[in-house]
Amino acid sequence: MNAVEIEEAVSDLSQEPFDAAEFPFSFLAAFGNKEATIKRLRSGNTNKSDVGGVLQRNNIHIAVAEPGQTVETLARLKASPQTERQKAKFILATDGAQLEAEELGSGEVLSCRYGDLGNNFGFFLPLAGISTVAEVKNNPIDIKATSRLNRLYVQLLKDNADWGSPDKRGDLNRFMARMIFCFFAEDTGIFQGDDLFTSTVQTMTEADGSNTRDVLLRLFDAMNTRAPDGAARPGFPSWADRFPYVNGGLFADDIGCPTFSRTSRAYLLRAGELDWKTINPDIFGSMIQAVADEDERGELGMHYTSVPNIQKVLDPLFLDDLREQLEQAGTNKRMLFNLRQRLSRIRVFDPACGSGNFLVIAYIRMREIEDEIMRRRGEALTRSAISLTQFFGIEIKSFAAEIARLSLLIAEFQCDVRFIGQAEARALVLPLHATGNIRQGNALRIDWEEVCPPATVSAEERDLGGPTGRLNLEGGSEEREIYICGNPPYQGSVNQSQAQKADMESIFKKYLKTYKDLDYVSSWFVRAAEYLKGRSGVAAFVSTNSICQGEQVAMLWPILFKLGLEIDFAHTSFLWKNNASNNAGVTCIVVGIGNLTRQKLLFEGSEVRAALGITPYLTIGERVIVRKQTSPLSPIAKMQSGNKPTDNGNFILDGEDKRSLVRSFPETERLFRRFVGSRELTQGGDRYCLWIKDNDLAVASANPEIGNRISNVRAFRLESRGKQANENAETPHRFVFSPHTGGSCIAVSNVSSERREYLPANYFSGDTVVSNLASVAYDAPLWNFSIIVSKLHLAWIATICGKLKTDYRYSNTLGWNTFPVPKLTATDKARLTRCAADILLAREAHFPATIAELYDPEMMPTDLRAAHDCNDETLERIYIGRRFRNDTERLEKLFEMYTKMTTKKERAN
DNA sequence: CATCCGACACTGC
DNA sequence: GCAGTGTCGGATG
Repeated sequence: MNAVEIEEAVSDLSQEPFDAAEFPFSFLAAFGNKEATIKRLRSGNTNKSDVGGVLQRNNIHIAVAEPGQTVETLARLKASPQTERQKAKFILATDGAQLEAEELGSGEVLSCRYGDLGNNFGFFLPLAGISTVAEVKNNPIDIKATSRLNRLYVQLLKDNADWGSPDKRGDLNRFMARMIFCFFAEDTGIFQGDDLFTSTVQTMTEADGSNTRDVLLRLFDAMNTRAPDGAARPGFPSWADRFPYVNGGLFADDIGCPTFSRTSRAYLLRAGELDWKTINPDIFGSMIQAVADEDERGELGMHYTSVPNIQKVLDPLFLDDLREQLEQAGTNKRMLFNLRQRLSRIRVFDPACGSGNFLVIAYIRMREIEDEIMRRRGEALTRSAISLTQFFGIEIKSFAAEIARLSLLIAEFQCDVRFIGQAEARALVLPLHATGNIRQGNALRIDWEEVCPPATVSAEERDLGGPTGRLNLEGGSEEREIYICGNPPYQGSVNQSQAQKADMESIFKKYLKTYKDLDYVSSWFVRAAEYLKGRSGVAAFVSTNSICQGEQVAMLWPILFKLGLEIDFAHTSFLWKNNASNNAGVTCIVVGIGNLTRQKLLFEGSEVRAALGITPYLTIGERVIVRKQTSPLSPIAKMQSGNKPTDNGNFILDGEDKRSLVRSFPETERLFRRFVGSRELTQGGDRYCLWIKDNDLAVASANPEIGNRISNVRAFRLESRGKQANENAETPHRFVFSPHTGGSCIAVSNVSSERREYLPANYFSGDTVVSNLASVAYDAPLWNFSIIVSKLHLAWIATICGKLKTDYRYSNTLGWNTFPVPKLTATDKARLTRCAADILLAREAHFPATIAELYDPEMMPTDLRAAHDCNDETLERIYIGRRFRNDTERLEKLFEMYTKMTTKKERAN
């Protein structure tokens, strides 16, 4: 269940008559417990309560109190030994009138009327595993608002089938934005009189919804008509005339109004009942945008950027700089004045703005700085110098664009209330000012300069204080500072839609022949770089970490560097997290690209490092880009991908199945080979694959079980969308890619946990087939193994190759073939061979421990560690005659060698 | 023919 | 749900 569903269930529960016996179970059901779980609790099997209540292990201890005894009952719950023993997270006591609860971990308490439980459901969200971010917990109104609007939107679509069409959808979205504005306006005093809008609809419309549309149209009309000074507007009934002139923007266009049924009218009124005063334009906006999108509904803004992540972009982009200028100004009035001038000129542009939360946060933070300026100048703010027209956005979805415009207006009003005053804010708000410049469209196709025209500061503005000088161009013209930010969509090449591929082509074709492996998000970086070309600025986006790893680096970054940009700041990989119920599974980075001569900052977790330059691998050091190559740079063994079945599982049998088959059909024994992928390589396990030579095909097909598997493979490959699978459909007994020679080999897992200090590699005899989940060097001398499992090689792989999350991913073309190795003498090779053998022997001494067990950094046996130390020492002495002090030194040496070796090669060509 | 990646995908707690 | 850790095969070169 997501938070919206929980809110609905809890609100419903608190409105029903209180049933003392049922309450604990209904409560647990509202938080998404399954029927079966509740049945078991009810039967007493899993109910661990020792005070006659209901206690769910690891969760909550609930007791129903005698009337007026809630506080005492809560105390009993707290004192109960079972509460602690069963690790309850919450205790809750209620008598149906009053409710007391405590979150035991934090000691936070809740005390409210029972009927008010719905408004406090956020307190209990950890019960459903939704706990990480305080924002939702503290602002349940955002969820409730989303939930109510959700119902209204769906019902309106039901009542007005024609409004669902693509050309009418925009009008419905605009209509919803108007409704939200009205709800907000009636709760904040923008409209005179409490609940003016909702109560007008309530009293003026029939319960069956029949005339709701007419009433709303009348109200829209009024809000779009300027009243003659102080007088009534002619032709409007008094109930409509009570509504103020709001203005063009929101109410100008004639979008009509959908028809209402009894149900949709009721939902409209229920939405109006909420107190919209405290909604957060950032959180609410991102949740609400899912309302208009069937696919996203229920996901609740899975891709919405949390405020901490937005700050990761905005702070280093320009807010920290503003704050620093504020510090420098101290109480110097002139300097403070200049800073305020600067604030009034900055432009913030989010070309993937969604519901506008980057823009909203930027606006609020800028207002906070302005407030501090006024405080230090000892002046009262009467009108902010920061205008919403300084904020620009592009958004592809019409509803989100609509919400972005509205969210900015709400943010402006809330800031006016906070920094100027309640009454003044009300006086200022109507008629509505121009809001942000939000364009609905595809950011990769429309002209950014048209959306956010780079204007220069006028002479008049300059006289008022002049720009800070930081952004002066050489020619002396003074452009406004423009900061580009956002969180554009990510999509790897395999999952890009046809439209997205076409977008990619439109951007990359002029730069590259091979660009198709780039992530979709890289388009925004190129677009931003093109926009910044010839002027000063920085653009920073949240992105998937894969554009700064592996093969994508060599495709994307040379383009950006050539356009005159460098990495201005960056945050290294962090896990995507927001308060959506099901987070997107992705590891992110933040990268700012720009052309300002300022110190570069690299943020790693909570640490910041200042540097002269940041590499596209998000490390500090010389800017070197490693390109994949098909053969080794150094005289080391050839390495390939492992054997790829593309069999839908049909070639693979576990040990037990294979043995029972061979027991029944002994002639099939020679059709099997031991099969090793990443998992078997590291964690052991007993798997076999069918390895059928052409001249064994008759024997294989004759066996019913195996024959069946072969025909399954054929069917699967025919069905597949993949070319290689199709092409190999008529040889369904063979792997689609099979470098297996029958000789021995060294294999490295293609993925490995970043916890390990050494790559999981092993030596296999010819009767083992290594899968495409590992890279293999066939018939390779053992000293190659010594290199593969060295610290030196891991440092290289960790920097150069791609990652899965933040785990190592091994690649022969990127990591092995590019690895610089000095010329090895026969003695060197003999020594390394000896080291490799010692490592294998040390492992054997711990048979049958797996590599995963042996290489757990906490459990690694001392003899194995000693063998690796010896190996590292021997190898590193060959490089520099001593051991390296750390990985920084290792990488420095490797990059230096790489640069030398690749430029020499180029010269030779 | 050969490979790199996944707004990932499981598994186990 | 979350932490830990690597499947599988498509799309692309």
